[in-house]
Amino acid sequence: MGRAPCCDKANVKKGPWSPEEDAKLKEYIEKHGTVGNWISLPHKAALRRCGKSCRLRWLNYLRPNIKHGEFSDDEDKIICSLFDRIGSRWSVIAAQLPGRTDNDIKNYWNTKLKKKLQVHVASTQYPKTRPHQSAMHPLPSDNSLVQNHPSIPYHDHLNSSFDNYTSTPIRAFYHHDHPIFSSSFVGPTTQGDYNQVKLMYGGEASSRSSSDGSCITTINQVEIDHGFFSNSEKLGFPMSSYNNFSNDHKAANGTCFSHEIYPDDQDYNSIEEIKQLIGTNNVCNNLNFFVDHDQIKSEDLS
DNA sequence: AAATGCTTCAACCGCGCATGC
DNA sequence: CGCATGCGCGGTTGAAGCATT
Repeated sequence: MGRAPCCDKANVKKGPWSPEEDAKLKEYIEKHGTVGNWISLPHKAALRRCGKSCRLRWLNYLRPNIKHGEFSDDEDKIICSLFDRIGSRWSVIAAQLPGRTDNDIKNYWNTKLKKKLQVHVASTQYPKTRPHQSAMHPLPSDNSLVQNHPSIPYHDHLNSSFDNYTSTPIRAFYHHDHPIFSSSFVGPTTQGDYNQVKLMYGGEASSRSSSDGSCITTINQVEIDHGFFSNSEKLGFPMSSYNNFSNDHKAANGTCFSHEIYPDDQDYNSIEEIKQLIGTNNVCNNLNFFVDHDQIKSEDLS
C-alpha cells in the first residue's frame, strides 16, 4: 500500500495558474498569512488546487521580493562555488541569494550555468603532453610568484581516505586571467584517471572538504587535492576553478598556477622530480606530503 | 511562411524528514 | 514506539516560445 495522495487528484486543477487564481491565493495569504496548513488552504481560499501547488506558486512566484530575470556575475560565482562545495542543495544555495528561489537556481544551473562551464572546460582542454613539451602551456620560468608570497602556516587536513590514492606524476599546466576562471584549473577527468595530485600556488592558505569526501588542503600556498571528486568534478568541472570565487580561497594577486601529477607519465615519479619541475622547493619546506603510491608514501618534501 | 528542433522554466511528482497523536 | 500527516526538497516533465532550416 502506498502513501495516501495529499489531495483529491480528480478534483484539482493542474497546469499554469491563471491571474484570477494568483489573485485569490495572494489575497488569502496577505489576509491570513502562510502560517497553518497548506493542504487546507485551497479549500479556504476557494481554489481548486492542490495545497502543494499553492505553496509552490506562492514561494516561487507570488511572494514579495522575488527577483526575476538575469543572474549577475556575482550570483553565478556564488552558485558555482556553493554547488562545488555542497552539490545540488538548491534551497541552501538559494538562502545565500536573496530574492532567488531554489527552483530558479536549479533551472538556471541546469539550462545555462552548467553549459557555460562545459563550454569553458572544452575550450581550455590542456594537451596530453607534458607541460614543458607544450608551447601553449609553458611552465613559469622562475618561481617569483611563489617567492612573492609570505609563508603561511601548515594546515594538516590529510585524511585516512587518502590511503586509496594511487597516483604518480606528472602532467602540469596552468592558465589564468580568464573572466570566470581566473584561478588555477584542472581539465575534466574521469573516475578512472582522477588519481592525481594537484599543486597550486598563488592563493591563500586554506583547506576544504566536500560532501563527497574530497578534500583539498593548501599548505604554504601549495594546494593538495586529496583526489576525491568534488561535485563539479563529477560533472567534469574542476574544483579549483572556483578558488578565486570564494573569499577564503581568493588568490592573493589574482593569479594562480597549478601543477598536476598524473599516473601516466613515467618520467616523473618522485617528489624530488616534481619539486624540480615546478620549482617550488622553497615553498615546500616543512611540508609533509602524503601520496599513497608505490614509490611515494608519506614522503617529506623538505 | 511552415515545419522542425531547441531552450526555457513553471509546475508536478515522489520521497525523506519532522512532528503530533 | 508506530503510524498518519504535512512540509520541504530535488529531480523531472512538458507546454510555450524562440531559433533554425
